[in-house]
Amino acid sequence: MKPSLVTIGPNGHFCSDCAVRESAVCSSLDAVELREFEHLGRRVRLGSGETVFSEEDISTSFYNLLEGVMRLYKLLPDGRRQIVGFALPGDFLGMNVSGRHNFSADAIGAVTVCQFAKTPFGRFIEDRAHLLRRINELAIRELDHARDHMVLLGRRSADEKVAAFLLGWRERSFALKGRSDTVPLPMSRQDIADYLGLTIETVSRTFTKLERHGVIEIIHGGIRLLDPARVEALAAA
Amino acid sequence: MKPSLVTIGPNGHFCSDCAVRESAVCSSLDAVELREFEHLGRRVRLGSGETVFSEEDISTSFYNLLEGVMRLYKLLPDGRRQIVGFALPGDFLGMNVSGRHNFSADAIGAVTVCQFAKTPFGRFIEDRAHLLRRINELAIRELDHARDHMVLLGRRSADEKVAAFLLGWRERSFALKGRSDTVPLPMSRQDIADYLGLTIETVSRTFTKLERHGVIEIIHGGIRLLDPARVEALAAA
DNA sequence: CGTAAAATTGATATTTCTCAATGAGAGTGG
DNA sequence: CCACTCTCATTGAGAAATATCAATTTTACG
Repeated sequence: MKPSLVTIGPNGHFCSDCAVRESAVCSSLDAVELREFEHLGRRVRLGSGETVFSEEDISTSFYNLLEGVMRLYKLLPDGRRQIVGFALPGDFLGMNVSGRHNFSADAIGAVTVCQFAKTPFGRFIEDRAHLLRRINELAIRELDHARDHMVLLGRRSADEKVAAFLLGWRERSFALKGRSDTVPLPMSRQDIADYLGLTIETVSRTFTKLERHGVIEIIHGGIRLLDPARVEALAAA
Repeated sequence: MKPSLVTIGPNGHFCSDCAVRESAVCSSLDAVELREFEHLGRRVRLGSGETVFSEEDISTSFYNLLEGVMRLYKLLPDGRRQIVGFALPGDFLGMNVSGRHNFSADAIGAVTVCQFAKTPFGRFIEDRAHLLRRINELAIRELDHARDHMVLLGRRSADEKVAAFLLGWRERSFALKGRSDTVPLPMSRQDIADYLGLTIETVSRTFTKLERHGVIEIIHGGIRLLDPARVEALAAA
Protein backbone atom coordinates (compact mmCIF):
# COMPACT_ATOMS: atom_id res chain seq x y z
CA MET A 1 0.00 0.00 0.00
CA LYS A 2 1.29 3.39 -0.92
CA PRO A 3 1.71 5.73 2.04
CA SER A 4 -0.03 8.53 0.18
CA LEU A 5 -3.25 6.56 0.18
CA VAL A 6 -3.45 6.30 3.94
CA THR A 7 -5.09 8.94 6.03
CA ILE A 8 -2.30 10.22 8.19
CA GLY A 9 -2.05 12.45 11.20
CA PRO A 10 -0.84 16.03 10.85
CA ASN A 11 2.74 14.91 11.32
CA GLY A 12 2.52 11.57 9.68
CA HIS A 13 1.84 9.90 13.01
CA PHE A 14 -1.07 8.11 14.55
CA CYS A 15 -1.90 8.47 18.21
CA SER A 16 -3.11 4.90 18.04
CA ASP A 17 0.44 3.76 17.28
CA CYS A 18 1.91 5.93 19.98
CA ALA A 19 4.22 4.26 22.46
CA VAL A 20 2.63 6.07 25.38
CA ARG A 21 -0.96 5.72 24.20
CA GLU A 22 -1.88 3.69 27.27
CA SER A 23 0.11 5.45 29.95
CA ALA A 24 0.03 9.11 29.04
CA VAL A 25 -2.68 11.65 29.51
CA CYS A 26 -4.24 10.21 26.34
CA SER A 27 -5.17 6.99 28.09
CA SER A 28 -8.41 8.66 29.10
CA LEU A 29 -9.50 9.20 25.49
CA ASP A 30 -11.58 6.82 23.40
CA ALA A 31 -10.88 6.00 19.75
CA VAL A 32 -13.11 8.76 18.40
CA GLU A 33 -11.67 11.44 20.64
CA LEU A 34 -8.20 10.27 19.80
CA ARG A 35 -8.70 11.04 16.12
CA GLU A 36 -9.57 14.60 16.93
CA PHE A 37 -6.83 14.85 19.52
CA GLU A 38 -4.30 13.67 16.97
CA HIS A 39 -4.62 16.95 15.12
CA LEU A 40 -3.78 19.03 18.15
CA GLY A 41 -0.32 17.66 18.80
CA ARG A 42 2.81 17.78 16.76
CA ARG A 43 5.86 15.66 17.30
CA VAL A 44 9.09 17.44 18.03
CA ARG A 45 12.51 15.84 18.26
CA LEU A 46 15.24 17.28 20.43
CA GLY A 47 18.92 16.53 20.64
CA SER A 48 20.87 15.87 23.80
CA GLY A 49 21.01 18.90 26.06
CA GLU A 50 18.42 20.91 24.16
CA THR A 51 16.00 22.93 26.24
CA VAL A 52 12.28 22.38 25.79
CA PHE A 53 11.26 25.29 27.98
CA SER A 54 12.81 27.48 30.65
CA GLU A 55 11.65 28.64 34.03
CA GLU A 56 9.85 31.99 33.83
CA ASP A 57 9.15 31.58 30.13
CA ILE A 58 5.56 32.27 29.23
CA SER A 59 4.08 28.83 28.77
CA THR A 60 2.30 28.37 25.46
CA SER A 61 2.30 24.61 25.15
CA PHE A 62 1.82 21.37 26.97
CA TYR A 63 4.14 18.49 26.27
CA ASN A 64 3.72 14.79 26.34
CA LEU A 65 7.05 13.01 26.53
CA LEU A 66 7.11 10.16 24.02
CA GLU A 67 10.70 9.00 24.02
CA GLY A 68 13.81 9.72 26.03
CA VAL A 69 14.50 11.31 29.38
CA MET A 70 14.35 14.92 30.47
CA ARG A 71 15.67 16.74 33.48
CA LEU A 72 13.39 19.25 35.18
CA TYR A 73 15.21 21.80 37.30
CA LYS A 74 15.27 25.14 38.98
CA LEU A 75 18.24 27.46 39.31
CA LEU A 76 19.15 29.88 42.07
CA PRO A 77 20.49 33.29 40.98
CA ASP A 78 24.04 32.20 41.77
CA GLY A 79 23.79 29.13 39.59
CA ARG A 80 23.06 26.44 42.16
CA ARG A 81 20.74 23.94 40.57
CA GLN A 82 18.10 21.66 41.99
CA ILE A 83 16.71 18.99 39.72
CA VAL A 84 13.08 18.61 40.78
CA GLY A 85 12.50 15.48 38.75
CA PHE A 86 13.29 13.42 35.71
CA ALA A 87 10.59 12.99 33.09
CA LEU A 88 10.10 9.67 31.31
CA PRO A 89 7.87 8.65 28.39
CA GLY A 90 4.24 9.18 29.28
CA ASP A 91 4.90 12.19 31.49
CA PHE A 92 2.88 15.31 30.89
CA LEU A 93 4.58 18.70 31.23
CA GLY A 94 3.57 22.31 31.14
CA MET A 95 0.80 22.66 33.71
CA ASN A 96 0.96 25.83 35.75
CA VAL A 97 -1.28 28.46 37.23
CA SER A 98 0.73 31.59 36.57
CA GLY A 99 1.00 31.27 32.80
CA ARG A 100 4.73 30.83 33.20
CA HIS A 101 6.78 27.70 33.55
CA ASN A 102 7.96 27.13 37.07
CA PHE A 103 10.95 25.06 36.11
CA SER A 104 13.19 24.40 33.14
CA ALA A 105 13.25 21.20 31.16
CA ASP A 106 15.91 19.83 28.92
CA ALA A 107 16.69 16.68 27.07
CA ILE A 108 19.06 14.04 28.42
CA GLY A 109 19.97 12.30 25.21
CA ALA A 110 17.61 12.35 22.22
CA VAL A 111 14.00 13.06 23.06
CA THR A 112 10.68 13.09 21.26
CA VAL A 113 7.78 15.09 22.63
CA CYS A 114 4.24 15.63 21.51
CA GLN A 115 3.59 19.35 21.71
CA PHE A 116 0.12 20.84 22.17
CA ALA A 117 -0.65 24.52 21.88
CA LYS A 118 -2.38 25.56 25.08
CA THR A 119 -5.43 27.22 23.59
CA PRO A 120 -6.73 24.40 21.38
CA PHE A 121 -5.79 21.88 24.05
CA GLY A 122 -7.74 23.89 26.60
CA ARG A 123 -10.74 23.98 24.26
CA PHE A 124 -10.52 20.25 23.70
CA ILE A 125 -10.43 19.60 27.42
CA GLU A 126 -13.31 21.96 28.14
CA ASP A 127 -16.17 19.52 27.78
CA ARG A 128 -14.22 16.37 28.52
CA ALA A 129 -14.18 15.93 32.25
CA HIS A 130 -12.50 12.52 32.02
CA LEU A 131 -9.44 14.13 30.44
CA LEU A 132 -9.39 16.81 33.09
CA ARG A 133 -9.66 14.11 35.74
CA ARG A 134 -6.77 12.28 34.15
CA ILE A 135 -4.66 15.44 34.22
CA ASN A 136 -5.64 15.99 37.82
CA GLU A 137 -4.59 12.46 38.65
CA LEU A 138 -1.20 13.03 37.06
CA ALA A 139 -0.76 16.26 39.01
CA ILE A 140 -1.61 14.57 42.29
CA ARG A 141 0.76 11.72 41.51
CA GLU A 142 3.48 14.31 40.90
CA LEU A 143 2.63 15.95 44.17
CA ASP A 144 3.02 12.65 46.00
CA HIS A 145 6.37 12.19 44.42
CA ALA A 146 7.41 15.72 45.26
CA ARG A 147 6.60 15.14 48.92
CA ASP A 148 8.55 11.91 49.01
CA HIS A 149 11.44 13.76 47.52
CA MET A 150 11.23 16.47 50.17
CA VAL A 151 11.74 13.78 52.79
CA LEU A 152 14.77 12.55 50.92
CA LEU A 153 16.25 16.03 50.55
CA GLY A 154 15.53 17.18 54.06
CA ARG A 155 16.04 14.13 56.20
CA ARG A 156 18.18 11.49 54.56
CA SER A 157 21.95 10.99 54.61
CA ALA A 158 24.03 10.84 51.45
CA ASP A 159 24.10 7.03 51.52
CA GLU A 160 20.35 6.84 51.95
CA LYS A 161 19.79 9.36 49.20
CA VAL A 162 21.85 7.42 46.70
CA ALA A 163 20.32 4.07 47.66
CA ALA A 164 16.79 5.46 47.49
CA PHE A 165 17.56 7.05 44.15
CA LEU A 166 18.79 3.78 42.65
CA LEU A 167 15.72 1.93 43.85
CA GLY A 168 13.36 4.64 42.69
CA TRP A 169 14.96 4.87 39.30
CA ARG A 170 14.95 1.12 38.92
CA GLU A 171 11.24 1.12 39.70
CA ARG A 172 10.56 3.70 37.02
CA SER A 173 12.76 1.88 34.51
CA PHE A 174 10.70 -1.26 35.02
CA ALA A 175 7.73 0.39 33.40
CA LEU A 176 9.81 0.93 30.26
CA LYS A 177 12.25 -1.91 29.96
CA GLY A 178 10.91 -4.54 32.30
CA ARG A 179 12.13 -5.88 35.60
CA SER A 180 15.89 -6.14 35.98
CA ASP A 181 18.67 -5.59 38.49
CA THR A 182 20.56 -3.54 35.96
CA VAL A 183 19.66 0.09 36.38
CA PRO A 184 20.43 2.29 33.37
CA LEU A 185 21.52 5.78 34.34
CA PRO A 186 21.23 8.04 31.31
CA MET A 187 21.89 11.15 33.36
CA SER A 188 25.30 12.43 34.47
CA ARG A 189 26.70 12.24 37.99
CA GLN A 190 26.17 15.98 38.21
CA ASP A 191 22.49 15.49 37.41
CA ILE A 192 22.20 12.85 40.11
CA ALA A 193 23.96 15.14 42.57
CA ASP A 194 21.65 18.03 41.75
CA TYR A 195 18.66 15.77 42.13
CA LEU A 196 19.76 14.47 45.53
CA GLY A 197 20.99 17.75 46.95
CA LEU A 198 24.60 16.54 47.05
CA THR A 199 27.82 17.34 45.25
CA ILE A 200 29.11 15.29 42.36
CA GLU A 201 32.04 14.15 44.51
CA THR A 202 29.78 12.80 47.21
CA VAL A 203 27.71 10.89 44.67
CA SER A 204 30.83 9.45 43.10
CA ARG A 205 32.29 8.45 46.45
CA THR A 206 29.04 6.86 47.54
CA PHE A 207 28.84 4.79 44.36
CA THR A 208 32.43 3.67 44.86
CA LYS A 209 31.75 2.80 48.48
CA LEU A 210 28.69 0.75 47.57
CA GLU A 211 30.73 -1.05 44.95
CA ARG A 212 33.59 -1.77 47.37
CA HIS A 213 31.02 -3.27 49.75
CA GLY A 214 29.75 -5.52 46.98
CA VAL A 215 26.29 -3.96 46.98
CA ILE A 216 26.37 -2.61 43.43
CA GLU A 217 28.56 -2.84 40.37
CA ILE A 218 29.27 0.31 38.40
CA ILE A 219 28.86 -0.50 34.73
CA HIS A 220 28.93 1.57 31.59
CA GLY A 221 25.81 3.72 31.48
CA GLY A 222 24.39 2.53 34.75
CA ILE A 223 24.82 0.28 37.71
CA ARG A 224 23.90 -3.27 38.57
CA LEU A 225 22.29 -4.08 41.89
CA LEU A 226 24.25 -7.04 43.22
CA ASP A 227 22.44 -7.04 46.53
CA PRO A 228 19.07 -5.30 46.16
CA ALA A 229 18.05 -6.18 49.70
CA ARG A 230 21.11 -4.37 51.07
CA VAL A 231 20.28 -1.35 48.94
CA GLU A 232 16.76 -1.32 50.31
CA ALA A 233 18.06 -1.53 53.85
CA LEU A 234 20.42 1.37 53.11
CA ALA A 235 17.59 3.46 51.70
CA ALA A 236 15.89 3.32 55.14
CA ALA A 237 12.49 2.64 53.61
CA MET B 1 -34.91 36.93 66.02
CA LYS B 2 -35.07 33.46 67.49
CA PRO B 3 -32.40 31.15 66.10
CA SER B 4 -34.93 28.36 65.69
CA LEU B 5 -36.76 30.36 63.05
CA VAL B 6 -33.82 30.65 60.73
CA THR B 7 -33.10 28.07 58.09
CA ILE B 8 -29.75 26.67 59.06
CA GLY B 9 -27.19 24.44 57.45
CA PRO B 10 -26.72 20.86 58.56
CA ASN B 11 -24.36 21.93 61.27
CA GLY B 12 -25.85 25.25 62.04
CA HIS B 13 -23.51 26.94 59.59
CA PHE B 14 -23.85 28.67 56.29
CA CYS B 15 -21.26 28.34 53.58
CA SER B 16 -22.17 31.88 52.61
CA ASP B 17 -20.87 33.08 55.97
CA CYS B 18 -17.75 30.99 55.73
CA ALA B 19 -14.45 32.76 56.27
CA VAL B 20 -12.85 30.94 53.37
CA ARG B 21 -15.81 31.21 51.00
CA GLU B 22 -13.80 33.26 48.53
CA SER B 23 -10.44 31.58 48.73
CA ALA B 24 -11.14 27.90 49.21
CA VAL B 25 -12.18 25.29 46.73
CA CYS B 26 -15.70 26.66 47.16
CA SER B 27 -14.84 29.88 45.38
CA SER B 28 -15.74 28.14 42.13
CA LEU B 29 -19.33 27.54 43.23
CA ASP B 30 -22.29 29.85 42.60
CA ALA B 31 -24.97 30.63 45.19
CA VAL B 32 -27.26 27.80 44.11
CA GLU B 33 -24.53 25.18 44.13
CA LEU B 34 -23.35 26.42 47.46
CA ARG B 35 -26.67 25.59 49.08
CA GLU B 36 -26.39 22.02 47.94
CA PHE B 37 -22.72 21.88 48.80
CA GLU B 38 -23.49 23.10 52.29
CA HIS B 39 -25.14 19.78 53.10
CA LEU B 40 -22.09 17.75 52.15
CA GLY B 41 -19.69 19.19 54.66
CA ARG B 42 -19.66 19.12 58.40
CA ARG B 43 -17.59 21.33 60.62
CA VAL B 44 -15.16 19.64 62.94
CA ARG B 45 -13.13 21.32 65.64
CA LEU B 46 -9.80 19.96 66.74
CA GLY B 47 -7.63 20.79 69.70
CA SER B 48 -3.94 21.54 69.59
CA GLY B 49 -1.90 18.56 68.50
CA GLU B 50 -4.85 16.46 67.40
CA THR B 51 -4.38 14.44 64.25
CA VAL B 52 -6.81 14.89 61.38
CA PHE B 53 -5.46 11.97 59.37
CA SER B 54 -2.33 9.87 59.23
CA GLU B 55 -0.12 8.72 56.43
CA GLU B 56 -1.17 5.35 55.07
CA ASP B 57 -4.67 5.67 56.51
CA ILE B 58 -7.39 4.89 54.03
CA SER B 59 -8.67 8.28 52.99
CA THR B 60 -12.41 8.64 53.33
CA SER B 61 -12.76 12.41 53.44
CA PHE B 62 -11.59 15.66 52.00
CA TYR B 63 -10.98 18.59 54.29
CA ASN B 64 -11.25 22.28 53.86
CA LEU B 65 -9.29 24.13 56.49
CA LEU B 66 -11.43 26.96 57.89
CA GLU B 67 -9.50 28.19 60.88
CA GLY B 68 -6.10 27.58 62.39
CA VAL B 69 -2.87 26.05 61.14
CA MET B 70 -1.96 22.45 60.46
CA ARG B 71 1.35 20.72 59.92
CA LEU B 72 1.57 18.19 57.11
CA TYR B 73 4.40 15.71 57.51
CA LYS B 74 5.93 12.38 56.69
CA LEU B 75 7.89 10.15 59.03
CA LEU B 76 10.77 7.80 58.31
CA PRO B 77 10.68 4.42 60.07
CA ASP B 78 13.27 5.60 62.60
CA GLY B 79 11.22 8.63 63.54
CA ARG B 80 12.89 11.32 61.50
CA ARG B 81 10.24 13.74 60.38
CA GLN B 82 9.91 15.98 57.36
CA ILE B 83 7.18 18.58 57.39
CA VAL B 84 6.07 18.89 53.78
CA GLY B 85 3.96 21.96 54.37
CA PHE B 86 1.81 24.01 56.67
CA ALA B 87 -1.87 24.34 55.86
CA LEU B 88 -3.71 27.61 56.37
CA PRO B 89 -7.39 28.53 56.11
CA GLY B 90 -8.63 27.92 52.59
CA ASP B 91 -6.35 24.96 51.96
CA PHE B 92 -7.89 21.79 50.65
CA LEU B 93 -6.58 18.46 51.92
CA GLY B 94 -7.13 14.81 51.18
CA MET B 95 -6.49 14.43 47.46
CA ASN B 96 -4.62 11.31 46.53
CA VAL B 97 -4.56 8.64 43.86
CA SER B 98 -3.94 5.56 45.94
CA GLY B 99 -6.93 5.83 48.24
CA ARG B 100 -4.57 6.35 51.14
CA HIS B 101 -3.21 9.53 52.60
CA ASN B 102 0.36 10.18 51.65
CA PHE B 103 1.16 12.32 54.65
CA SER B 104 -0.12 13.00 58.14
CA ALA B 105 -1.82 16.16 59.23
CA ASP B 106 -2.27 17.57 62.67
CA ALA B 107 -3.47 20.70 64.29
CA ILE B 108 -1.11 23.41 65.50
CA GLY B 109 -3.33 25.12 68.01
CA ALA B 110 -7.11 24.97 67.68
CA VAL B 111 -8.38 24.19 64.22
CA THR B 112 -11.70 24.06 62.43
CA VAL B 113 -12.10 22.01 59.28
CA CYS B 114 -14.97 21.39 56.95
CA GLN B 115 -15.06 17.65 56.35
CA PHE B 116 -16.53 16.07 53.20
CA ALA B 117 -17.13 12.38 52.79
CA LYS B 118 -15.37 11.34 49.59
CA THR B 119 -18.26 9.60 47.88
CA PRO B 120 -20.89 12.36 47.98
CA PHE B 121 -18.19 14.93 47.27
CA GLY B 122 -17.11 12.90 44.26
CA ARG B 123 -20.68 12.72 43.04
CA PHE B 124 -21.13 16.45 43.49
CA ILE B 125 -18.00 17.16 41.51
CA GLU B 126 -18.90 14.74 38.74
CA ASP B 127 -20.85 17.11 36.52
CA ARG B 128 -19.23 20.30 37.71
CA ALA B 129 -16.12 20.80 35.68
CA HIS B 130 -15.47 24.24 37.18
CA LEU B 131 -15.07 22.67 40.63
CA LEU B 132 -12.74 20.04 39.23
CA ARG B 133 -10.75 22.77 37.51
CA ARG B 134 -10.53 24.63 40.78
CA ILE B 135 -9.23 21.54 42.54
CA ASN B 136 -6.75 21.02 39.76
CA GLU B 137 -5.59 24.58 40.12
CA LEU B 138 -5.02 24.07 43.83
CA ALA B 139 -3.07 20.86 43.16
CA ILE B 140 -0.85 22.58 40.63
CA ARG B 141 -0.28 25.47 42.99
CA GLU B 142 0.77 22.96 45.64
CA LEU B 143 3.09 21.34 43.15
CA ASP B 144 4.73 24.67 42.43
CA HIS B 145 5.25 25.20 46.09
CA ALA B 146 6.62 21.69 46.55
CA ARG B 147 9.21 22.30 43.85
CA ASP B 148 10.27 25.59 45.38
CA HIS B 149 10.66 23.79 48.65
CA MET B 150 12.84 21.12 47.05
CA VAL B 151 15.23 23.86 46.01
CA LEU B 152 15.30 25.15 49.56
CA LEU B 153 15.90 21.71 51.03
CA GLY B 154 18.48 20.59 48.53
CA ARG B 155 20.45 23.68 47.73
CA ARG B 156 20.19 26.33 50.40
CA SER B 157 22.27 26.94 53.50
CA ALA B 158 20.77 27.10 56.99
CA ASP B 159 20.76 30.91 56.96
CA GLU B 160 19.09 31.02 53.59
CA LYS B 161 16.53 28.44 54.65
CA VAL B 162 15.52 30.39 57.73
CA ALA B 163 15.40 33.72 55.89
CA ALA B 164 13.36 32.22 53.05
CA PHE B 165 11.03 30.61 55.53
CA LEU B 166 10.36 33.88 57.34
CA LEU B 167 9.62 35.67 54.09
CA GLY B 168 7.44 32.87 52.79
CA TRP B 169 5.50 32.64 55.98
CA ARG B 170 5.08 36.39 56.14
CA GLU B 171 3.71 36.31 52.62
CA ARG B 172 1.15 33.69 53.54
CA SER B 173 0.21 35.51 56.72
CA PHE B 174 -0.58 38.62 54.70
CA ALA B 175 -3.52 36.86 53.13
CA LEU B 176 -4.98 36.32 56.60
CA LYS B 177 -3.97 39.22 58.76
CA GLY B 178 -2.82 41.84 56.33
CA ARG B 179 0.57 43.27 55.50
CA SER B 180 2.94 43.63 58.43
CA ASP B 181 6.57 43.18 59.39
CA THR B 182 5.54 41.14 62.39
CA VAL B 183 5.50 37.50 61.45
CA PRO B 184 3.45 35.27 63.77
CA LEU B 185 4.97 31.81 64.19
CA PRO B 186 2.35 29.51 65.65
CA MET B 187 4.51 26.44 65.12
CA SER B 188 7.32 25.24 67.37
CA ARG B 189 11.02 25.53 66.62
CA GLN B 190 11.01 21.79 66.10
CA ASP B 191 8.32 22.17 63.45
CA ILE B 192 10.35 24.86 61.71
CA ALA B 193 13.43 22.64 61.85
CA ASP B 194 11.56 19.69 60.40
CA TYR B 195 10.17 21.88 57.66
CA LEU B 196 13.58 23.26 56.71
CA GLY B 197 15.54 20.03 57.01
CA LEU B 198 17.57 21.34 59.95
CA THR B 199 17.86 20.58 63.65
CA ILE B 200 16.09 22.61 66.27
CA GLU B 201 19.45 23.85 67.55
CA THR B 202 20.45 25.22 64.17
CA VAL B 203 17.13 27.02 63.79
CA SER B 204 17.47 28.51 67.25
CA ARG B 205 21.05 29.61 66.64
CA THR B 206 20.13 31.13 63.30
CA PHE B 207 17.32 33.15 64.85
CA THR B 208 19.66 34.34 67.57
CA LYS B 209 22.29 35.27 65.04
CA LEU B 210 19.81 37.24 62.95
CA GLU B 211 18.67 39.02 66.06
CA ARG B 212 22.24 39.88 67.12
CA HIS B 213 22.80 41.35 63.67
CA GLY B 214 19.71 43.53 64.08
CA VAL B 215 17.88 41.89 61.20
CA ILE B 216 14.99 40.48 63.21
CA GLU B 217 13.61 40.71 66.70
CA ILE B 218 12.42 37.56 68.41
CA ILE B 219 9.10 38.31 70.04
CA HIS B 220 6.52 36.27 71.83
CA GLY B 221 4.84 33.95 69.33
CA GLY B 222 6.77 35.14 66.34
CA ILE B 223 9.43 37.47 65.04
CA ARG B 224 9.55 41.00 63.77
CA LEU B 225 11.44 41.83 60.60
CA LEU B 226 13.53 44.85 61.48
CA ASP B 227 15.31 44.86 58.15
CA PRO B 228 13.19 43.05 55.56
CA ALA B 229 15.60 43.94 52.75
CA ARG B 230 18.45 42.23 54.60
CA VAL B 231 16.30 39.16 55.09
CA GLU B 232 15.52 39.07 51.40
CA ALA B 233 19.18 39.35 50.56
CA LEU B 234 19.94 36.49 52.94
CA ALA B 235 17.27 34.33 51.36
CA ALA B 236 19.20 34.47 48.08
CA ALA B 237 16.05 35.06 46.03
C1' DC C 1 4.45 28.29 92.78
C1' DG C 2 6.18 24.11 90.91
C1' DT C 3 6.88 21.18 87.27
C1' DA C 4 7.20 19.89 82.49
C1' DA C 5 8.04 21.24 77.90
C1' DA C 6 10.31 24.26 74.73
C1' DA C 7 14.08 27.07 73.52
C1' DT C 8 18.66 28.55 73.90
C1' DT C 9 23.55 28.08 74.39
C1' DG C 10 28.05 25.73 74.47
C1' DA C 11 31.50 22.21 73.30
C1' DT C 12 32.58 18.70 70.27
C1' DA C 13 31.81 15.31 66.54
C1' DT C 14 30.51 14.13 61.99
C1' DT C 15 29.12 14.71 57.54
C1' DT C 16 29.48 16.74 53.46
C1' DC C 17 31.65 20.27 50.77
C1' DT C 18 35.53 22.50 48.56
C1' DC C 19 39.62 22.62 46.19
C1' DA C 20 42.96 20.22 43.61
C1' DA C 21 44.80 16.52 41.09
C1' DT C 22 44.41 12.45 38.43
C1' DG C 23 42.19 9.09 35.47
C1' DA C 24 39.09 7.26 31.92
C1' DG C 25 36.31 7.40 27.83
C1' DA C 26 34.47 9.67 23.46
C1' DG C 27 35.16 12.10 19.56
C1' DT C 28 38.45 14.42 16.15
C1' DG C 29 41.74 15.36 12.88
C1' DG C 30 46.24 14.16 11.21
C1' DC D 1 45.05 4.02 13.59
C1' DC D 2 46.83 6.92 16.82
C1' DA D 3 47.84 10.91 19.50
C1' DC D 4 45.14 14.87 21.24
C1' DT D 5 41.78 17.10 23.60
C1' DC D 6 37.60 17.62 26.02
C1' DT D 7 34.43 16.32 29.17
C1' DC D 8 33.12 13.54 32.83
C1' DA D 9 34.19 10.79 36.77
C1' DT D 10 37.03 9.48 40.52
C1' DT D 11 40.07 10.15 44.38
C1' DG D 12 42.47 12.64 48.14
C1' DA D 13 43.30 16.15 51.73
C1' DG D 14 41.62 19.66 54.35
C1' DA D 15 37.83 23.08 55.51
C1' DA D 16 33.31 24.33 56.66
C1' DA D 17 28.70 23.67 57.87
C1' DT D 18 25.60 21.43 60.53
C1' DA D 19 24.54 17.71 63.78
C1' DT D 20 24.98 15.74 68.26
C1' DC D 21 25.30 15.67 73.11
C1' DA D 22 24.78 18.08 77.32
C1' DA D 23 23.61 21.82 80.22
C1' DT D 24 20.91 25.86 81.25
C1' DT D 25 17.30 29.10 80.80
C1' DT D 26 12.77 30.44 79.61
C1' DT D 27 8.03 29.76 79.01
C1' DA D 28 3.68 27.44 79.55
C1' DC D 29 0.44 25.26 82.44
C1' DG D 30 -1.90 23.04 86.18
